[in-house]
Amino acid sequence: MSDADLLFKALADPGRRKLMDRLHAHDGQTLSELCRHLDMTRQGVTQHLALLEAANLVAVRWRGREKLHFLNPVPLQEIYDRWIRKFERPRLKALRDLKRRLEEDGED
Amino acid sequence: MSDADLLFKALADPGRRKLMDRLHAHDGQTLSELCRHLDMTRQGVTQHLALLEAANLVAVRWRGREKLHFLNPVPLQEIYDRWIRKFERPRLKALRDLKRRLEEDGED
DNA sequence: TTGACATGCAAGTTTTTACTTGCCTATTAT
DNA sequence: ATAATAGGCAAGTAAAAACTTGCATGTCAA
Repeated sequence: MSDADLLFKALADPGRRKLMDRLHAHDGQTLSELCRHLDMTRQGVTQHLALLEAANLVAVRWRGREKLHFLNPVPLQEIYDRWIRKFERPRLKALRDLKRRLEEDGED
Repeated sequence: MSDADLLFKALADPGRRKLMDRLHAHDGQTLSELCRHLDMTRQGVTQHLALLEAANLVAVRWRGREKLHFLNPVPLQEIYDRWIRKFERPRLKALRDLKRRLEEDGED
């Protein structure tokens, strides 16, 4: 599975995006801490975190029996480069173009 | 379903991302044109396009019996604002921080 | 006006993904 | 030592996504 596949798959789930937000609010939380505010079982959270780790969006470090989770923003930048900047045309012009082409009566 | 859900869901599939690329290479293609180079049935492509439309990433215009498809890059910008810029810390610093925190022995 | 073309619609199947449950291990604190 | 805590692993279930098939409709061209 490609990096992009893992990345988009990881981001596809609202629960996982919520985890990203929680880590953004407070980086380095343990599994239990993350569970506390989320409405899923610990296993659910574990499995979601595993996908975020697979996408390299989250890195972990063990401290005794605790697993600390850290955000890694780098892969997001890769999405930007490959999937957002690429499609970004001068915005106002793009909108005008789109509107015009949608409204054409087929006379082209 | 929220906009973000629709958007990430639309982008989660490699086939749909490939469609985006094809439209980026040549905007305004018909369904049949898009099918020609993709290894799926027409129905498959139709269904993928429907999700891209639901996410507002693709807009359509009918010309007689043909359905023309146009990219709309605006929603991608929203992903950037909400999910990429937000997580973007000064890059080198972020990497240094992450590395340091992962390598700590727990003495903190 | 008839045949070929472009697409839609609907239902069924297969594959993936998300979630749950139960039990196991290691670490910490008393 | 032993309780409580933090987490792992595996197998099952449930829900959602992706893909297929068959038939129907509207449009164009000869």
